[in-house]
Amino acid sequence: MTEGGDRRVRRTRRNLTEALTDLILERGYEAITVQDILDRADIGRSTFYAHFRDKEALLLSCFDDLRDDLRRDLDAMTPGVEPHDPGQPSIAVFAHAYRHRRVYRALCGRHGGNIVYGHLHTLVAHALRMHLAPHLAASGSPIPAEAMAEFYTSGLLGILTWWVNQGFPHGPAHVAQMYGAMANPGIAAAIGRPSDAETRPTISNASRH
Amino acid sequence: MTEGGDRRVRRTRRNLTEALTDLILERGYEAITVQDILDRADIGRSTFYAHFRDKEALLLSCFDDLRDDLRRDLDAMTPGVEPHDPGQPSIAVFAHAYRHRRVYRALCGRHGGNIVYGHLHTLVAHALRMHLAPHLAASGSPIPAEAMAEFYTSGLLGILTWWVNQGFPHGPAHVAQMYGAMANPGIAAAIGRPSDAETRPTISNASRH
DNA sequence: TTCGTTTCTGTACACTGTGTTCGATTATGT
DNA sequence: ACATAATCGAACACAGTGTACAGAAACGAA
Repeated sequence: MTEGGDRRVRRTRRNLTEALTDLILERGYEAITVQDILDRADIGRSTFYAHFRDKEALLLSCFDDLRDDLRRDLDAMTPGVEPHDPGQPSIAVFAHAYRHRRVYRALCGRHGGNIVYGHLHTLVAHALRMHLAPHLAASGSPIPAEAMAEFYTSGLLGILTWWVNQGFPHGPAHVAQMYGAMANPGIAAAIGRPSDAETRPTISNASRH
Repeated sequence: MTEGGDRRVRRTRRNLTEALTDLILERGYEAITVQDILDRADIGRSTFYAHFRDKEALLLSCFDDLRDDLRRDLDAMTPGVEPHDPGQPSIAVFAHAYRHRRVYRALCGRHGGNIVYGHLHTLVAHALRMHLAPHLAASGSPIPAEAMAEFYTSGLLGILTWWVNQGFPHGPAHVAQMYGAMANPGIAAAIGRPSDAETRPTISNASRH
């Protein structure tokens, strides 16, 4: 048994996802038509609809494997809530993006449309809420947990898309450090703990290029 | 002279923009068809295209007046750079949103699509950059100004959409205070100035409802 | 290799929505 | 009251979507 069933199916799906990501980088998601994908992938119309309900279903399937990966990474660090860094999930996100640069460039860059962005947002917000909740409960912060999660999630994804659109000019650890420098002081203040963002040494140069 | 020219034109544009915002709140921007707008506004097809190139042009025209307003507010505070609060533009944004609750609910809520969001983002990012630049230049912060502007803009808009989607549960000053509590410590750390977010008294209750 | 099964292909079709055109009609400002 | 300008409505060409089906091709297993 060759993994994953029929070879034709694998070929079809691979060609389609590659065609889609290519086209997104060239023209942006919104401007792409199903026929464009078909032509680029050299796949028949009826074949496409045998696999995916529409363009968006294909897009999400491109993101599905990645999403599972990321969710695993995030869940892995949730149980043992690290008390010293409630913003820790950010590292997982940046590392994940760096590991899959090409797809992120297509799905989360300025061309990617907002569908994938929305899913990422949900995922990250949930993880952040998990990490912040225990600290917030103890501190009696006046800021609603929802609002905090929203703020730090948006900031994280803002930095992420900036990083992606710049073409990953730094290593993931460096970007995570930047994020931490901006986010941690506020988090520390909210949960009544002194920020350690400044007591730590500036990060060693983990960037490439 | 009655302000703004022909009464028919005013009627048409008013009906169209009202129909659009109504429909956005009901079904979301993406799901709306030009025909839907026409039916709701009771306007002929050719009339619509005499005024707007397409659905998106109408959407932007809904936001245009607001945008000019907001830009004026933001520019008004840029010249006399207030050294004590580089995050000051946030107040203008929240106040502006509160003043135009209904439109913001349609354009910046979860139903509004990302077009308006993108324009808002550009506007706010620019204002924040202006306010941060002088402080950053002096402090020699290792974080690129672009990245900082991106982070705090995303965070601000994140809080804004959260606030909008909740139905404006607090007054604008209260939300601005929440934003400041999360953003200011990080900004203060970056520009080498102690945060004053905690030395200030907790804001007086400016919320309604 | 053969054979039954699954997938792919190409074409055709119905359908929805877009944006334009144009002559007839109606409202507007003066 | 009148010239002007805006609206209407119906028709049209067009692009893209999603479905159906019958024949060809590729597949995996024996």
